Amino acid sequence: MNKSDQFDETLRNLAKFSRALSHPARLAILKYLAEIKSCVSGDISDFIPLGRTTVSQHLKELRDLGLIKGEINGLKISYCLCNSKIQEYLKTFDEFFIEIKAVGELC
Amino acid sequence: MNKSDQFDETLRNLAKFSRALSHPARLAILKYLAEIKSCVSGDISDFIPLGRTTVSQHLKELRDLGLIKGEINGLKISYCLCNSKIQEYLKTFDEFFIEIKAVGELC
DNA sequence: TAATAATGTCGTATGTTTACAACATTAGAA
DNA sequence: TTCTAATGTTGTAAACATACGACATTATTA
Repeated sequence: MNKSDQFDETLRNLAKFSRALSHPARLAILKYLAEIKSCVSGDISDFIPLGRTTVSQHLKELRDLGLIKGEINGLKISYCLCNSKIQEYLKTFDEFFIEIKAVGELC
Repeated sequence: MNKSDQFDETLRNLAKFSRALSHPARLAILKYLAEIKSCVSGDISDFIPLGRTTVSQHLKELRDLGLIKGEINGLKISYCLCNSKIQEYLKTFDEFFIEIKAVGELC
């Protein structure tokens, strides 16, 4: 199928960002990283009420989009938010909604 | 499964909003409605490069979340953005990202 | 070097989403 | 009342996402 390619780059990009945010576990991970600043994979698995491997997959999805980064630290891996990438996505998001909000109340 | 229930209301709510935005067709619909102000279902189907029924489903998803509203107008249905609902979701979104952004550059 | 520990990747069952044809409904026109 | 048009709903195949056990990889310790 992959009809998604028919839509322009900006919309596809924004959809990708939104999809990353479309699971509460991934939002919880981002929030946790924001509070704890940087922390190891195992601490995240302990905090999130899901299995370790499931959390690992969610981390991978966030990593693939560049929203978080992992730094190998001996045997452990410390994750942290990649704020520049987050800001970049938020900019696209804001620009999209500026147009939407400009419409004013209709309903 | 439905492990999602284990996460708090705010995160589930934000995930729902993000999911609605996670398909380029739905973003294109919102954008189109913002430009055209209010328009009939058929015009939307013509504009979006997908089948009429597929567009109808995407409209339903946006409607279910309250992001758009349809007004029956004779034989046609005019859709428009529900800006108050959009603002409501954006507020949740902004509050979430204020915490994230407060972290500063880490990578 | 073997044992252990922290983490990632693969396989896969189950659930959800997407796309769309076929059918249903409803309003206006003939 | 029958025909046509605009739209919604249902069914379903194919694609994708989720959850997690089993296995792989890599670093440290004994």
